[in-house]
Formats: sequence, structure tokens, C-alpha cells
Amino acid sequence: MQHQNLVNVITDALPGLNKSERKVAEAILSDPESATGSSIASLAKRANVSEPSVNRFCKRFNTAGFPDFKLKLAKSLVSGVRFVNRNVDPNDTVESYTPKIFDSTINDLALIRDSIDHSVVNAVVDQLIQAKRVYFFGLGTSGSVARDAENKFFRFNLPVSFHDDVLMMRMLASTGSAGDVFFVISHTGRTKEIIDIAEIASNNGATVIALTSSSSPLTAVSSIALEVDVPENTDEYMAMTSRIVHLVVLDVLATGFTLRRGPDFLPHLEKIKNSLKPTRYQSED
Amino acid sequence: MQHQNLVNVITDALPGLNKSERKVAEAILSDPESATGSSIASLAKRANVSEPSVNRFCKRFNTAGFPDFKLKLAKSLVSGVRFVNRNVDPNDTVESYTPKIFDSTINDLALIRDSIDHSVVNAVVDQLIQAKRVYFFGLGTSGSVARDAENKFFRFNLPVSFHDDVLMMRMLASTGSAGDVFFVISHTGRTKEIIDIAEIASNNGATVIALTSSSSPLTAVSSIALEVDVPENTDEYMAMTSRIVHLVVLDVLATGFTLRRGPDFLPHLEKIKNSLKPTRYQSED
DNA sequence: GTTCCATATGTAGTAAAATTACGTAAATAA
DNA sequence: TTATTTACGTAATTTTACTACATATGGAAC
Repeated sequence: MQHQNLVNVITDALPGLNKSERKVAEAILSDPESATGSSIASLAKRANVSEPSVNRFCKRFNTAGFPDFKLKLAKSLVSGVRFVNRNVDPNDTVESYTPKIFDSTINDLALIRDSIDHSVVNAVVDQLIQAKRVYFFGLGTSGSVARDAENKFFRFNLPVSFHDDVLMMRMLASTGSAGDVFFVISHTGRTKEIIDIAEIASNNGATVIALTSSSSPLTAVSSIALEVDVPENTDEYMAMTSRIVHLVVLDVLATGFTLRRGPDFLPHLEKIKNSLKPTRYQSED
Repeated sequence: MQHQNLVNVITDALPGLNKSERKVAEAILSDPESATGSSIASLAKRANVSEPSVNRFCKRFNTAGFPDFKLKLAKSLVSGVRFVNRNVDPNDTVESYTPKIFDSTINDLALIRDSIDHSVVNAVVDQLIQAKRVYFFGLGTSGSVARDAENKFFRFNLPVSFHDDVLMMRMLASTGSAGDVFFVISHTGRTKEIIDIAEIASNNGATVIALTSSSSPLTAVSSIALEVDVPENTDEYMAMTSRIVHLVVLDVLATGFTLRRGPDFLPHLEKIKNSLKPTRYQSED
């Protein structure tokens, strides 16, 4: 909540605003950076509304007035998050589409950062710590996420593997039991095959953790669900950012895991890090 | 430079200021947060100087005037706080380490967004568009990135594969020729095996594109290098964000590719998207 | 449809804030 | 000392933001 970004708050509130307030919102969102620098008069003119409308708009968002609003807006814009028109269009050049891709990813990360359920994260770490074995499952893009997760979690001295083959998954699920954790990654959470597999594992008494979108069928058949709702991307040109958010969530889990293990565990991590040294040309510095 | 923290700038300039300017500086530094919220009159009173003195003080620090100064000061305070606090420490709780992981990722993305060389991006897209075949190579974590890249680029109706097996890579590199693109992903760019392989491909007349850190040995043996310098993470608790930055860079390349192909290509992408529909439970909305 | 009511929006005046122009005071150098 | 520059403040001006009030707009009840 402390992190709640003014720009996002405005975007969310957009549908509930009345005509002139929406005009103001759109004028601000089209170029928030310049809005922080302009006077109430010039912004009113740009939005085609009266000055008091701008002022009322500001007060609606819990600010003392226009200057205070500008201040808070400016703060929201720091921390690397930018919000200028984020859709790629056919006329874009490298210079214009590159920041758009980065910004939309950044924005989605900020969104999830502010909305993730900490108690669920904690519960998932609990399960992972107790696990006798962990399987990371994912298909397509989520397969890469699962693979990355394996690469991260094997460091914890924990029997862990990733799978992107539904037959393997099915067999493993059917032989699963209490103490086994099946960590299922799926952006939509609607892939039939995956839901089937999660159900099989669950019925066998294994723990099923889902990293997926909220209120999806996968959530329903899982022991715990890390619900991560990344806005769907209808834009053909735009990349899917959910996988990146998933990766960061897994980073968070790994961090939680490391902290739970305590400082005695750090030498082990160090050892793994050093194991790769002989494969590399050392840097001169 | 642009991001140089105003508070630090003022502190540094302190000795060179004259009497009333120093009074203003001290008043601000004693409580910068409240300074961002107060009027020129109240600040002048608090510093025991006249209003124009405050104004002159502001202009001395390359701001348009008092309001602009407040804005920049506010921004400095935000980014400052976030920057200081981005390391995970053993006493962190879920509530505190979660935003840290997200923030450090966001920060690295913002960094690369602002430093990436657009002409190189363009050149890489050029090569990919012309390619008869594309191989994505990566080991360990970068293997997952390579896998993701395959998943992204096969959509372009282009013979593409990913490999995380050095023997396969070596064999493929040795049979490569002009028209083949070897896209080699490596965070450090110092893995001997990978450099060997890149060299082999290069000697055979194939195009070698490297996604790696600057001035690494891998860069030296590549046709084009996308240099992405993500700050090294010495912190044991902290995740490696370079792979995420790499993924976003690949998103940028894919976007560039799509745009280059033009709007006639969009139906093809749509077709691939729709091909997965039967595998999913449809959402109710 | 008309009337009434609530909400939305704008106009005009007022208050506050910031800036500028200018004058005086302090400091420095000759 | 005096001339000259620099520092600083006063007061006027301009810009900016806010408030009170008036008008308009859109439903709901009749």
C-alpha cells in the first residue's frame, strides 16, 4: 500500500471517474512527467476543463491540492517506473519501442510487487523447506521458468527437478506422495493437461503449489496458490511479461528459503558459486 | 549525473555558499522531507532569510525556481531511500524482502533501458531477419533464457532451436556456415567452452551474436555483441537479475522482428495463439 | 413528457505563492 | 577612506491555486 503508485491508482480509478475528471486523468497519464512540471492552468487547458475540475480531481486522490498532487505524482515516477504510452505501434522505431518493452515489464513488476500476498509467500516457503523432493512443472514458456527454478533451487541441497514433458509429469504425479512438492507454473492456469496432473498429485497426498493467475481452475486443485495477475496483453507486438514476473516471484521464494535456512547455510552457496570458476577466463579486475 | 541526489549536491556545496544561502541549505538539510511540502515563505521564515534568498538559492542549484526545486528534492528523497534499502539482510521478513527483490530487478531493468545501444539492437534484428537458421545457446541459467528465446522466435516461421549441451553446440557450430546465426547468451561472457564454440562458428563464416557483458572475451569473438552490464550481485541472499534483463532484451528483439516483418505477418502470430485454445478450459468472461 | 433533485462543471473573485525589479547594506580592493 | 562589487531585503508584480457561487446536465419520480 505504501508503495501504491499514483499512476496506477489513477489508471485503476479511470472507469469510475466522471467526464471532466477522466479528461484530466487522461491528460496526466498521456505524459505524467510533464504534468509534474506544469501549472494547474496549463493542465486544465490541455485537458479542456476548468481549473477547479483539476483541483477537484486532485482532492479525489487524497491529496491536499494540485501542488501536493504534483509532488506525489513526481515521487511515483521515480524508482525507474515510467508510464508514457506503453503500446507498441507499427510506426515505432528502435528508439521508441525499446523503452516501451522495458517499461511495460517494469510496470507489471511494480504492480505485482504491491499486490502479492505475503502470507502466501510465507506458506509456500514453509512447504518448500519441509519438502523431501520438489518438482517444477511447466509447459511452453512456463517450461523455461520451471527450468530456471530448478537451477535456483538445486543449490539448496534439495532433490529437485524440472519437467516440461506431460507424460513424465503424469507419471511423476501418479507416484507422488506426502512430502513431495509439485510446483506447477502456468500463466493462464487453464491448461487441461496441467490441471489433470495437479489433481493426480493432489489426490496422492502430495503438496501442489501453483504459480498462476487468480481464480483459475489450477488454483482450485492446488494446496496453495501464488496468485499473480499480470494484465493480459492483447497487443500483437507486445511480449508476454507474466513469465518474467514468475521468475521474480521464484527469486523471492528462493530468498525466503535462504533466510529460513539461516547463515550457516551460506558457505554451501559459496561453494557452488566457486565451483564454476575453473570453467571461466578470470576477469582482470 | 542526471540522477545525482540533490541532498548530496547541497551538502557538497555547503562550504562554498554565502551566509543566507547556507542558512537556507541548513534549514532544508535539517528536514528535507518537510521542505518539499512547505511554501517559500515558510521556509524563508524557518531559515531566517528573505523569500528571494530562498529563490536565489534554488536557482543556484540549476532549478527553475522554488517549485521546481521542491519537485527535484522530493524525487531525490524517494530514490535515495529505495537505493539505500535494497539489500536483503538476515533480519528481513517476507514483507521487507519481497519488495527488495522486486525493486532491485526493476532498478536493473531501468538501468539497461537507459543504456542499451539502439543501433546494436537494430543490427541484431537485421541479422535475425536475414538468417536462414537461428541457434540459441546458453548454459545454466542462460540455458533457460535460450529456451525461452526459442519459444519466442519459432513463431516467426524461422528454423530455430535452443541448446544447453556443449557437445551439441560444438557440433552445430562446426557445421555452421554463412546464413546461420548463433545467438550466444552468457552473463559473464567468460565461460571457456562457450567462447570456444562461438569462435568455431565464427571461423566457419556464420554470424555470432552475443548477449553478454561488455568487454568480455565472448564479445571479442562475436560478430555483434549486445552488451548488457547488470551490476554484479555480491550479496549472497540476492538473486541474479541478469537473466531477466536478457529475457527483456530478447523481447525487444522479437518486437523489432515483428515490426520489420510488417502487418501482413500478424495473422500468422494469431494462428499460433489460437492453436492452443483446445488445450485449455475457456475462461467464463 | 415535466418536475425535482442530485451531481457535475464552470465562472469569477480571492487568497496565496513565487518571482522580479530595484534599492540598500555589507564586503572587498584600491 | 572611497569605489566597486556582491549580498540581501523590501515591495510590487505576476503567476498560481483555491473558494464560493452559479449554471448546467442527467436521472428518477410522477
